[in-house]
Amino acid sequence: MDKPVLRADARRNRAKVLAAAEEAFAVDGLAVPLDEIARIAGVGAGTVYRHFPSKEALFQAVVVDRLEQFAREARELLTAEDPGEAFFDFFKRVVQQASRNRALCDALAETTGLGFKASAGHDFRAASQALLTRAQAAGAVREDIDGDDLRALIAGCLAAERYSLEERHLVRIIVDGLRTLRNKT
Amino acid sequence: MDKPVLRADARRNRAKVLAAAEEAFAVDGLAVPLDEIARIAGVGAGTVYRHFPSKEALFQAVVVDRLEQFAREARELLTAEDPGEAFFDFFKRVVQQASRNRALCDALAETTGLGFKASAGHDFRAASQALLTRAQAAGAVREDIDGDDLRALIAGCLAAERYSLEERHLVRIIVDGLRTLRNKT
DNA sequence: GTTGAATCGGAACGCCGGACCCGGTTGAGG
DNA sequence: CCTCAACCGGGTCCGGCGTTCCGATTCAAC
Repeated sequence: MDKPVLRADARRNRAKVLAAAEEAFAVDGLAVPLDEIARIAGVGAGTVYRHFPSKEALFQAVVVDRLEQFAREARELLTAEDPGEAFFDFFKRVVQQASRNRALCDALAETTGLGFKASAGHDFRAASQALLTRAQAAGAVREDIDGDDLRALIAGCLAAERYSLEERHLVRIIVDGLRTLRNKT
Repeated sequence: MDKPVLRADARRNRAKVLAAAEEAFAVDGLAVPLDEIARIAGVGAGTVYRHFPSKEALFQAVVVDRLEQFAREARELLTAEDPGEAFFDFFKRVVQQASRNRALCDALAETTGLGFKASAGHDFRAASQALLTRAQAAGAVREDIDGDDLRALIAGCLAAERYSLEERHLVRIIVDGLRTLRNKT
């Protein structure tokens, strides 16, 4: 909120910490020690705490950034011609990105995390909901699904993908379950 | 392996520890402290370690027991008339049971756990595989699925169910994705 | 009943990781 | 160039948890 003009080196270090955190969290999720993040950033642990009040706050900063990125993509897809295709594109893209990013898996898996994502990732919720509603109106997606179900299914896809060794096979099954009958291939 | 006739109180305490562990793990998964398990069992922590070399070993003992129970149910279902119905019954039953049991969720979610389940839960693998193959031969389940995919989808269902607040809604979607086209309802 | 060995219980240890603090350093304005 | 406030770094504290150890206790054989 208050930005009392950060000093130049402070801005630089803050960026380095964010970059290091994004990388480390993507590989190991919340399990990575904070010291490790500081080491990657070439910075002391104290510096991390100067910029982020806790490890959790840093984690949220990284995750929220990704969620907002997804929200932007979703808003762009809202103008696509085929609502069904747009929706399924979005679904697959989110799963693919998140499966490469342990941090997002952890964030989605934690039911306690629902709270913070409800406020910080509000854009993500709204945009994906719009995409879903549009696809349903076009008859491409079954009607008995809402935004919460959608996010739960994304989490389910991530768990399934992580458990299996092969790549992107199970998403198709779940996607097929989402289609309306006349769209089944 | 070697059973040098356990003393009576030792047998009793071992049973109490197992019962307490099953209860505690079911609620909190691997996160529960070992002291808590000992407390529930009305026993000291040292007693737990007399019977199980490590917390992990105790956890496996509980999980393997459940997996063997599932394997028995699967073998019974192999004699049912409708192969498709039998398979989906099994699938739903496993998901329902496991969703009430955090321990099984953790065990399935841990990719590192693949190792021990591959040996200890061998029966579970074999029985569910047989059920799947039979359902596929009867044309009830799509062909591009194997036993590994099946277990990954179970893990996915569990993640999705845990994430959502409502009960047993998402399983239907994933099950629908598993069906062959001519069986879609 | 006696004996001694197995078992019990919980106190103590060691490790690990998150949070904090203070002495040294650096950067930006005068 | 000088100054001082802000920032940096890593050493330290603290709590939690898995594991181990040992004196007290209990079982069961004789």
